[in-house]
Amino acid sequence: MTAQDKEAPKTRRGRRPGASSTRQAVLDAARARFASDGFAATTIRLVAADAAVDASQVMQFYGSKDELFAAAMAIPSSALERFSTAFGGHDAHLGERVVRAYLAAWEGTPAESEPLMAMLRGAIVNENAARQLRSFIESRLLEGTSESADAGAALRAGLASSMLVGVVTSRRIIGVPTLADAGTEELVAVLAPAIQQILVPQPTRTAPIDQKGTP
Amino acid sequence: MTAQDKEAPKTRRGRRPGASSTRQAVLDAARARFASDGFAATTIRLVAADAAVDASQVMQFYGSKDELFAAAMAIPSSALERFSTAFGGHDAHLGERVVRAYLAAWEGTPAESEPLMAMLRGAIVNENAARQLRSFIESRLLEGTSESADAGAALRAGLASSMLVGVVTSRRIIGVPTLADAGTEELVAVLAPAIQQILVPQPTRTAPIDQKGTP
DNA sequence: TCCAAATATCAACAGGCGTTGAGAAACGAG
DNA sequence: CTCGTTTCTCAACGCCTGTTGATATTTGGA
Repeated sequence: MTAQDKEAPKTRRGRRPGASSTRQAVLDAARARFASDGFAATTIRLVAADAAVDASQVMQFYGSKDELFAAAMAIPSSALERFSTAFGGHDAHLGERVVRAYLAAWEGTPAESEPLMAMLRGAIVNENAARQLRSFIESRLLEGTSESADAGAALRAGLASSMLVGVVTSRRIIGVPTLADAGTEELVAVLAPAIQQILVPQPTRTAPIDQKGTP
Repeated sequence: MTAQDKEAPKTRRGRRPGASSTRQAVLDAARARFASDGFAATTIRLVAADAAVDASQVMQFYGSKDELFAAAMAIPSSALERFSTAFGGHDAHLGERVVRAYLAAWEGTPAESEPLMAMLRGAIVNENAARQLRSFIESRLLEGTSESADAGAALRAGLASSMLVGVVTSRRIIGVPTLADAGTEELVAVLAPAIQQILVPQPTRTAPIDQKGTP
């Protein structure tokens, strides 16, 4: 054992040899942490450790914690297409399609669900996330109500979105057992008719609601 | 000007003269902060400043930040009664009563809405708040489904609760303009039929849902 | 080949946090 | 009056945070 092959040089000081995939590794680690721990509990140092990188490297790449978060919760285009398709057309299966779109987006692959989860968890403490979630909930009412452009339709679309976000939140973030244990089909069976009724008000035999309050 | 009447003694060192209402002032300040800023962003020092008290006094009264939070988000009995009444009886107005109960609880007096708001905001970052919100969402399925005690009823009650929590969250926490600007009666008109349908599945002319998935 | 740019680590900073312990002043029961 | 209890302020602790500046190493184009 000569001195020239000293054991465990640990981490060398400069740039690593070979192609660099660190930037992506940091972003992946950040997405996972933001999605599972929320914005406040996720620290730059923790993300850096997950990506096997120094904390200051994260800063050099993304500038600040807020910018890293913004990059991590960028809504994947697959999710946007999913909702675009689901809300198109006002047929009898609109409710079911919309419900399935929400459940699939939040419970599909991590690549799609993690940014949404990060957005949802961050929306309470981070203004940027709140803004994004706001526009996410409101965005449907633009394309979903293209033909019947009355104000009521916008309200109904927003309500349907927020209700389904509520269901997903209870299932995946709050972890309400009754909802978390239910299967997708069970949920669709119960939710689809209700969402359908909200989005496309039924020409039911009774008037929409008794406006008199509690008699 | 003798030395004995020195100006601006500022804050004296010991107990203040007169009856002490500080304990309640601290709790009120904490409730307001937790409700509007959330658990993480609310600091002991800030609450203490709001109550015009030293931070260590808050600790002496409530032990820790977690215990202070637990005291602040105690669900007021008025809210519990409200929900108990609303969920009783499976008549044709169940949906409307339940919707009104949620809106009233979250948008009534601060004394009633602030603890609920604190619970909602804290549920993402504080395990204690999450536990309370979980049981809050699930509690209805016990009294609301006393007669028809099948598993489906429990699921439907949980879904209705989480949907309405989602609506309130979008309105009051995320601040979605379309929902925040809507009046109570507008919301009731749209939501009541849908919630009614979830809680008391309609004997509609069509089967509940096409179980085949996407054909 | 040479040199700017990109990638990496390390050490340290200022600041805020929850929490603690010591001590001062008023209260209330004896 | 006396004295333990309660209320209150002050000063400080250790810890963790986001962020910065200095420095080392590799890469890639001129």
